[in-house]
Amino acid sequence: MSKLTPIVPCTTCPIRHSAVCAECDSDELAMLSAIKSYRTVPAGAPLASAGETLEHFSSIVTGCATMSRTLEDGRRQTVGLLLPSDYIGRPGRAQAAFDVEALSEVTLCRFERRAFEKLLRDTPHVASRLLKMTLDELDAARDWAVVLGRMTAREKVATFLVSLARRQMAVALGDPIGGPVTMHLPLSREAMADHLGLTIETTSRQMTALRKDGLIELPTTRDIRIPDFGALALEAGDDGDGGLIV
Amino acid sequence: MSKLTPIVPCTTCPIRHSAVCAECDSDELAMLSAIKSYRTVPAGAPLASAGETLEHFSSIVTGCATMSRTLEDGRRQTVGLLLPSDYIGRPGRAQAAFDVEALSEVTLCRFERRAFEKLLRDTPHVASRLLKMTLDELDAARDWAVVLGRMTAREKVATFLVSLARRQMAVALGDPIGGPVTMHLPLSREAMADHLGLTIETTSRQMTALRKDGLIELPTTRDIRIPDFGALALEAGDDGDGGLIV
DNA sequence: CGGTTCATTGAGCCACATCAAGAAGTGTGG
DNA sequence: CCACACTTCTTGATGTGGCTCAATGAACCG
Repeated sequence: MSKLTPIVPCTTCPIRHSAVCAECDSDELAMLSAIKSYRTVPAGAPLASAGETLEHFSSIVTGCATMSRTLEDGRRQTVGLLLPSDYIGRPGRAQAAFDVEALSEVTLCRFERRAFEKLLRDTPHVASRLLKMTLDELDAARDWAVVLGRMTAREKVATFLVSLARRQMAVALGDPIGGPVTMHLPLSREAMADHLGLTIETTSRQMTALRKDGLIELPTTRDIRIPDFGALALEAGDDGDGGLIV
Repeated sequence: MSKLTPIVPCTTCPIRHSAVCAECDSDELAMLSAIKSYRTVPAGAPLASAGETLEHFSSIVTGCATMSRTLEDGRRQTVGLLLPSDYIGRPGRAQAAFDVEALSEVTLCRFERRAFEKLLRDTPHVASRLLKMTLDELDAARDWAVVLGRMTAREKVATFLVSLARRQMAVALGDPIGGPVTMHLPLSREAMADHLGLTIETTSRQMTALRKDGLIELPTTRDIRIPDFGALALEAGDDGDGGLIV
């Protein structure tokens, strides 16, 4: 289900400057390296299950995962989309609060929970970085509540595409304002629907509607081109004055 | 709009064991006391405005507030209900991400932002407590996403009442399982609707429906009695196996 | 080339929103 | 203490956005 991956030096790690280790100096990186291990799992693999123990704190190095909860009757809501540098697990608690599932092949940089908790106490740069990331995640989760609670299906889909494009561009180094953007959709229509609090049919219909309105192009169902990023952002109700952050 | 409140010693503070100071020893409390100040604001007063500067980090000592965002066209979504020991503001950023408004008279224990950031660096017990509280808030925000995205109006209202009762009981010391509960509703129907992603009419109708079904009693519109807490929890889709946390 | 999975599209319905009117509670001034 | 205004809550009537059910289409794969 998962395979061990050779350990690479932190200096060449793609998330060196955005993960929990971002603020670390070389001495601290050495401490991290001493206890880290990598793990790679295929698309579809579970990375955590709500209520079950989770003995590692992991950062996503490459790939994409969802965090979700499923109610007893099968209704599912995704509560977070995890991209490189996002973390899974929490210090001080061995029990996972949500299901986490790999959407693509995912490579994790992992620390055994106890060892990571010790690290938090010993290396202030890790603790402060984790606090900052958690505060950012909290803001993002609250922003998403506005989407789920108050937006129409069309706004939800447009907001999702815009925020996904922003995050992908943050990793790469594109110009975030205006012009055309091309990207791969890491989520199926069903995963998008679960994230947006919609059904798969409504999600599909809104994608079609946005396409017919010329706001997006769909060379394949999993690839999207946004000819005018600003126009789509407007559709998302994002007037650029700092409404949403996600 | 706000009035200065006499400073009381931390040892008699009602949130001494649940706020950011919870883990502090007496020496650390002395450091906090040296820079804290109190402020009391009347119901309805704004405690923060999205996009504007917020030069204090504050804990709610008594009272109740909402954190919300309003879209340009007037749609509003509450993203957090703040009760005693919850905090307002964030270290490392002077700009508020959301509006915060007092629902009742609120007394705050405040720290000037820069001084609090220094405190975070110098007193590990404050930093670790803040991290733990933020992780808890993040879990709660994600739990709430499930409510907003996937629950029916009836389930939303029941879930809200159950979680409010749980939080109030946590402050007091009631038995959380089973039996009857009586509490004051700190929110108007409109504030409830904004929190639940519903209209005020639907919220009112669901309250009436729960009353007619014998699940709640409403001696006044702002006071509620839950004759059988377990029955209402069931209505909320909470089977007690650790679904929701909020 | 059939089987399987995923996405799209259509038809009809229903939960919740919207629009509108009362009712109940709250405060103010005479 | 009452009269009046005002706000909040409740209830009713109607509309509609998104859900449900159902079928078809497209991509992938052995």
